[in-house]
Amino acid sequence: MEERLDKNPLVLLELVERLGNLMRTELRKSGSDESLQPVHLQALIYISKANRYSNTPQALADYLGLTKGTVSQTLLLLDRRGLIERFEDDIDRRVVRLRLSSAGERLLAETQPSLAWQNATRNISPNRIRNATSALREALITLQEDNESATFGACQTCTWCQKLSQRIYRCGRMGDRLSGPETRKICRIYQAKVEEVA
Amino acid sequence: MEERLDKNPLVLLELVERLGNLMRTELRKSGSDESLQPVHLQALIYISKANRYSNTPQALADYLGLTKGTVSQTLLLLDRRGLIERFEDDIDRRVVRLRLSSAGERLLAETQPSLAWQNATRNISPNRIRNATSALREALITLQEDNESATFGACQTCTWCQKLSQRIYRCGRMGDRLSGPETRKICRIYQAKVEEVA
DNA sequence: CAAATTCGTATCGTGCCGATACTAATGCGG
DNA sequence: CCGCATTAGTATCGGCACGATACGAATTTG
Repeated sequence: MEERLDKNPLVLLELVERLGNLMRTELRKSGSDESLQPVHLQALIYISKANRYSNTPQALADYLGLTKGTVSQTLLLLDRRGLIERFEDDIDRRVVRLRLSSAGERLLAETQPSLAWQNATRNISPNRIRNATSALREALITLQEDNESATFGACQTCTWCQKLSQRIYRCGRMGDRLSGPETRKICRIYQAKVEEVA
Repeated sequence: MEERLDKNPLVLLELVERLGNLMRTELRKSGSDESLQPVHLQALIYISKANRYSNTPQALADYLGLTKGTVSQTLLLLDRRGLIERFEDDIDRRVVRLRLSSAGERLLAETQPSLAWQNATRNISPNRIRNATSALREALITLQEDNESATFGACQTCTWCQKLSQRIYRCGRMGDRLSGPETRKICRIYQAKVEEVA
């Protein structure tokens, strides 16, 4: 007796891959004016969204799935172009902290490929978007776990996140107090909450 | 008064991008044994799924968002490795047709990254997957249109597709009769049906 | 049958990327 | 307080993806 395989997940995978290709193409176009490769823009985007635990070369390497040596070269180029700043960590002096320079922020604001996406999703109801989001999030989390790769995510759905007051949060893992905006950034020590699904 | 932007689409975008990165990382790992780059595996996967109108270098270039020159080199490498076969079209002798060699099929079967995906989506109900699929498809279609890029898709949701009988279909654009399995392949002249959404 | 168009290839330069080897800082066990 | 292992990052080199450009060949147009 043959095991019947559900084909629907594969259709979804195909869509994700195709969208990934398109976004990459989009990045290539956006960057060609400044002769930046997709990976450069991805790095800039990541740096703009990484929280205090995640704005390092190693975290970026994990995020992109590249080696730290490769990422080091990418960052060198971005630094030479004046798009990012690199500075030592005060406590652990091996660590390099990354942030966008004002030129980098300007560049990112001009070339944001998310505009095309905003436009492409304009006719999809918020409800369908939420559903798709939760399904993809689940796939992502499982994929990261199976992969033993670092898990990235924002505090909203992280186990460690505690709400102290209206505006103040706290990361139970690192012990720091976090502001509201900070809880919406990407974190490398993200741990997904087990969520109840209807 | 400030225009309030819905942030949910951006969250979805972030997920798609992250999943794209992960799949790319997965491809990089899969290919490293054979010292194949992600783009090589992507090409093989595409060729394995392209229908009779779409198994050409130009179509692959459109799909990947690369120039035909670049893709030509990629195909040269794959040919030298014995993973694909290239042969002239009978009618238009400028056109090159592509297909996997048996070695290519074997390689693809061994390194299929879709297994990880199958696994990652095992706990998501078919219904949620269908919903996510339809939402992403809509985003993809709009994105492709806005982009003026070629549109890729399978016959199931294509305007041109006609069902002649239980097992025989027909492409109204090209006029050919298509078998059931053929209607599940990727086509470059795909035209999305306008679908009724609840 | 020219001229324009389309599909594909050839070639060259830039620089991504991994592999390897290295330095420097931290942590660990005596 | 001193080796030893570990971790964060950099330097260097080779292979080759990728775009730009130029080209050849087949098709189409008139």
